[in-house]
Amino acid sequence: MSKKAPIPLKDSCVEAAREVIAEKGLEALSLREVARKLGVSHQAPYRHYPSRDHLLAAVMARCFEDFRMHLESRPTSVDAEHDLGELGRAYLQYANDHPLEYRLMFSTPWPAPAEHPDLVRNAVFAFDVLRNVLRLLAGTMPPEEIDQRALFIWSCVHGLCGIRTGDVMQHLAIAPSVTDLPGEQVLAMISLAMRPV
Amino acid sequence: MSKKAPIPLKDSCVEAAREVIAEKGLEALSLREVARKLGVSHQAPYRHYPSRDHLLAAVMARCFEDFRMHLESRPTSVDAEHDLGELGRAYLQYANDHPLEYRLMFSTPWPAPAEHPDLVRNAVFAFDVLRNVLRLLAGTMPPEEIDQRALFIWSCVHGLCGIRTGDVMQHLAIAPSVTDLPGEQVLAMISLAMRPV
DNA sequence: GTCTAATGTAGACACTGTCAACAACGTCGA
DNA sequence: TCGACGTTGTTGACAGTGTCTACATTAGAC
Repeated sequence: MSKKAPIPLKDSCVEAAREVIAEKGLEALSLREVARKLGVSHQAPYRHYPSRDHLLAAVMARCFEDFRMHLESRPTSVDAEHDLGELGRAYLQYANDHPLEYRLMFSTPWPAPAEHPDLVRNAVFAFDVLRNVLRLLAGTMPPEEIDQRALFIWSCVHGLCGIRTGDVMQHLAIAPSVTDLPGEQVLAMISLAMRPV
Repeated sequence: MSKKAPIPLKDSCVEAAREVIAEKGLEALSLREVARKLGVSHQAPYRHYPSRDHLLAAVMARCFEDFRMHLESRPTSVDAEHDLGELGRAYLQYANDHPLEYRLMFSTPWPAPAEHPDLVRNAVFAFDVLRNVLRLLAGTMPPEEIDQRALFIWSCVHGLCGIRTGDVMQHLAIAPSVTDLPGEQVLAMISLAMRPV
């Protein structure tokens, strides 16, 4: 028990904020609610985060970190093409298991990002996971073309996740069997599109 | 000049709300701001919309209506496959020209949708545009399979739009030439995937 | 010990959504 | 004509929020 670490308030705030978002939605996130949850005065969090947006940025940065770690912990494979498929599956699974976090990262207006380098950095790190796989898969390919393929693949997978985690989907009267299906279909099509190098 | 229509406040509110969102973002949308913009008391909008969420739902419903009209005004084509391509182009163009509206429709938490049938109805109408094209393209195909294909196509196109209109994109240090490219690529791949009926 | 910086507290302000009471207004039946 | 009535808009109030300022506490360095 290191005496020096009673979980600093700065970290507790991020955790509490995630709970508030999970329980009552992003709209209901307020510094005062976080303070109440932690049993401190309404100004205590303000000492560590200059504004609500800074706390939100910290939460989002944490999400990107978790997301990257989840992607990197996918089943390993030496075959680059197969590895790309595993990456896609890991991506789909994360969005399915953590819809709130997914929405936060990709469907929420970023809070004045120039002031939050951590957020930007962690987001780039997550995207780099895909870049690295493609670099192995494509061998000697100009970086620009790698990014182009990455963007294409990301688009296809993100589209499905964005629709699934969004609100529109719930009200289109589409059968659940239909909803669940296209995951593997999208992945198969991506690997098809990557073939003719 | 019909004496009876000095633009009812109810409609003006939606228009003013769209302006506020365009100028200051969704977060800054408030009934009071709308009232100020229209030069009425802070409670006047409240007479027409029981809550801020109801006004927001009206704005979103209007967006879906505009979106559907834009899709339906695409260049006509008798060839169903070519028509699907035109639909995709129209979709991409709308998201490109109206990123705020696109975000509002597909990346914003819906305000208690059960209470806003207009919103749901207009969203379904927009999705029906795609359904109808596929119905023509696919001939006699069970509705479930049509929805499955619609979801697949929508995923691919929406993914690109969602990424383009999102905030993540702006900070990944990707060359603009790369960003602009995959539009036609995605469409080509969709038509490829639709081929082997 | 004392000085200092970090950390947390208390109070105030403007802003917001929302509720309740009230005023202006046209409409319609007597 | 007139008065009851529903519609629309106004005014005032309340709690909740972000944020500013001033103050208290506390731990560590000298």
